[in-house]
Amino acid sequence: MATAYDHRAVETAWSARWEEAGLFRADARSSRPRYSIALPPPNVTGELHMGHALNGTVQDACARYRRMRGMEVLWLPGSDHAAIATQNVIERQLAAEGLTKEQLGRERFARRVQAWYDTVRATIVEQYRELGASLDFSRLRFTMDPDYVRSVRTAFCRFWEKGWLYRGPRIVNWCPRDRSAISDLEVDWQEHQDILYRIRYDLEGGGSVVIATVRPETMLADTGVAVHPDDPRYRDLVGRVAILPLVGRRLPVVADVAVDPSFGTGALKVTPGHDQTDWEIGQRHGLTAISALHPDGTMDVPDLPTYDGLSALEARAAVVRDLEASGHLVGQEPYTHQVGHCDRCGSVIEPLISEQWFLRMDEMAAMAREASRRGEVRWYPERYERTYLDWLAGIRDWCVSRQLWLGHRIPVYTCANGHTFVSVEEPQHCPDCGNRELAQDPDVLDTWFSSALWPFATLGWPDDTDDLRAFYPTAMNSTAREIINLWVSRMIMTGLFFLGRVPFHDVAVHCVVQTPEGKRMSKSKGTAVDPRGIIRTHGADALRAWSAAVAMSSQDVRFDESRIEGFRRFSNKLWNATRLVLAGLGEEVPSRPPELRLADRWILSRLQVAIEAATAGIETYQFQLAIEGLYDFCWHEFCDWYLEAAKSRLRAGDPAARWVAHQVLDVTLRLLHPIMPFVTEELWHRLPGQRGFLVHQPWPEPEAGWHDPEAEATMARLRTVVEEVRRLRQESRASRRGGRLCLDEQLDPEIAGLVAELAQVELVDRLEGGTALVGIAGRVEFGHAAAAGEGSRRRLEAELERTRSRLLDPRFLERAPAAVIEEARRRAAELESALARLG
RNA sequence: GGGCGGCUAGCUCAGUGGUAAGAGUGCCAGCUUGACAUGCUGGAGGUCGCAGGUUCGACCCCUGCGCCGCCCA
Repeated sequence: MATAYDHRAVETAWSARWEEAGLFRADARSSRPRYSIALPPPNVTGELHMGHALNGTVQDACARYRRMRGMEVLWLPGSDHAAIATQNVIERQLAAEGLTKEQLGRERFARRVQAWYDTVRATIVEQYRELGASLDFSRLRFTMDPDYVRSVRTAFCRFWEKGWLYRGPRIVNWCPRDRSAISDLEVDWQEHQDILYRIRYDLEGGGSVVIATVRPETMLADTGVAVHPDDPRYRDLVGRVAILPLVGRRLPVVADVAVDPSFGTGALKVTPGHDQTDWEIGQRHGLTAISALHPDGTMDVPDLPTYDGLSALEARAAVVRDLEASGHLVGQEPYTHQVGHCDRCGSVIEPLISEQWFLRMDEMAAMAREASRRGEVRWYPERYERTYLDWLAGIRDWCVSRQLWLGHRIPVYTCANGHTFVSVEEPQHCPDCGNRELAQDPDVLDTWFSSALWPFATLGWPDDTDDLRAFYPTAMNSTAREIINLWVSRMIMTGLFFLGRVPFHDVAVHCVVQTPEGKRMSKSKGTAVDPRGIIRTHGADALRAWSAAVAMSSQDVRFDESRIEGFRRFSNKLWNATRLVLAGLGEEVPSRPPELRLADRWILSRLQVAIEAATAGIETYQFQLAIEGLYDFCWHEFCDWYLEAAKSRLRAGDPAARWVAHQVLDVTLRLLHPIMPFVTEELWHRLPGQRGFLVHQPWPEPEAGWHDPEAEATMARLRTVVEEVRRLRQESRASRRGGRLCLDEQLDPEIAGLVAELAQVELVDRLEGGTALVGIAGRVEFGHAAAAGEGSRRRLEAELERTRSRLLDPRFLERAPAAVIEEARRRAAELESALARLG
């Protein structure tokens, strides 16, 4: 074995061997207990980022752990067409070629998307392989696959039959750049510095009312004025009629509780065509809704040629100018408020009235809440259940239509005779009248509509497939919190509705990786870290170990390469520990010796603790407990103390040391495998007598008989003595080895021998002369005069002082548990005698 | 406006109602040690955001406040 671990060669080789062996191909007919996960499908917009790597680590650790537990595991990969995002990518590519999607036409555009997907898919698969993800690539899915399209159309038709789909005019979030509606959840709110204008609307029959607005251009579509019914300032106005400046339209003044009397002047211009609240007010008071915008965001006011065709911002300037000229503008002041942006393209969202498809959500939301109450879905960390329940409680019908070219066409058809119907398959004629002249709805479905079916559509639903029977419901879903409502909640709703069972039992919400400065990583700003670069320099295992250490511990984490590097060194440490053990081992697997020494019993006892921590950590999605426990055990217990203590015995072929070293290494590699699959697989195969792959080896069980509190206590004492001698040696600037130690207490010869070996001193019964240094364990002499520091004495004195004062407090003696008091007494006595020996 | 999270070593983060608060990295000093310089040994470095409270005892539990961030409206 080389003296240093080279992750590159090892990781590439094992990826290929696992794949060749078909190790991760799930068997739906297996008799083992099933465990399945549907990988949250990455968008086909490009390469994977740190979030995918982190999420992949979480899921892979779960998947590998369950394989070692003897379960039949399916971890199903795939990707999502992400309509708006991908359409933007493709349109940019077309633009670079001087083309538009209109020139291409819908069919060729769709083929172009498929070609793009084929390219991206290869990259995504390759990246997950590099990460070591044990995905079943034979089941790779895409949300635009023909089978998946059928699932989506089936789902739509079933909702239709249920009567839950309807089409109607609504104010939607309109993205003028994408020329599509987007859902509330896709709106990104940002703070804007704008101007709040005060505008005077004259009243018929004299008088006037002043309204306030940040969007004066929308007044062209005003159809009313509203005030709060309890507002004494305006009580007399209700029922009168205002005249819209610049336009002359007559606006009824209405009273509505939605008006906030404290905002602006307390009088609201009502524009039902361009504001959600205004729309609702308009509905209540029978005000007409006028649309003054084209889908591209330009003004649509043919009767007002001054403004027609201008952009919203141009129109705002023009309206303000004209209001000023006509004397209707009575004030303006700076104003900061939240403005909605399209989270895909960044354009300012225009609330716009349009005809959209909506899906009724009330019944499904009730089912989803109920499932959570019954404990069918458990959240890790628990607090996220509230995020989910709160959203369900306030749920609104879901706008599922999008005006895009990319996506699932809505399977609603209208025949030449005006009959409307839905169809899973491409229909040939109208079921009502047989007419063959059919027109399909031009809209596509929201991408999340298809993603909501992911856990079962990927398994073949609506067909009753082996996969669906074997692997639904899945076991867990892990995601970032930002898509709990967007995706997780909707999967739960559709799973319950279509299959009557939740799609997964556990939801693990992992942290979000930020830049080292604590900002959101962004590809466009160049602040994103490419996981492939990290894998190349530090190894997938190191990236995974770090991911496991941070994934579930907090809600955000700053990217920190130094910690990843620490785990790279850990791989190297494992490599070298294995080298040392192997050098002491023969070709055969060591057999269990009749007797064990202190260090042997100690490390086996510590190993039980490590097994328990690793198991509990993975079972409860607290991966940090697993990886940190194992790191500490391997490095600071096994390597630093056990191997150092057992080295000479190992070299001499001692059967106990051989057996224990082999045992501990074998178990440790198994425990680490779910998180660090490559280095563990490589090292495990170098152990004597191994067959098969590590992922199919049984997960270690703790053995109660190996717990040994006495060995742990003795070893702790031994470590204290050794560290004391080392400290004194360093303080006196003595050479690295040599010197004589006379212990105050009689130690067991075996322990004393270990002290001598680890502290590099000779043990003597008597020590005379003026050059000896005094420690709490005894006296040590390094062969020359030197000054020992006073540091340890001061530490001891300070602690003794604190402990004594506690013991002098009657309320402490009265109320504290006996064991705590006893421990304090013991400690005080210990400190006193140590200080006495120091003189 | 409502909700949630964070504030612990220079930096990135763990952590527990019991009085000796840890890791990685960085820093200082010393080591070509028969696995490893991707290492070994020793060390420095913390009023655990602030103010109250509960408790024999609080970094931990409670209340309020501050700052940073996220979600929802």
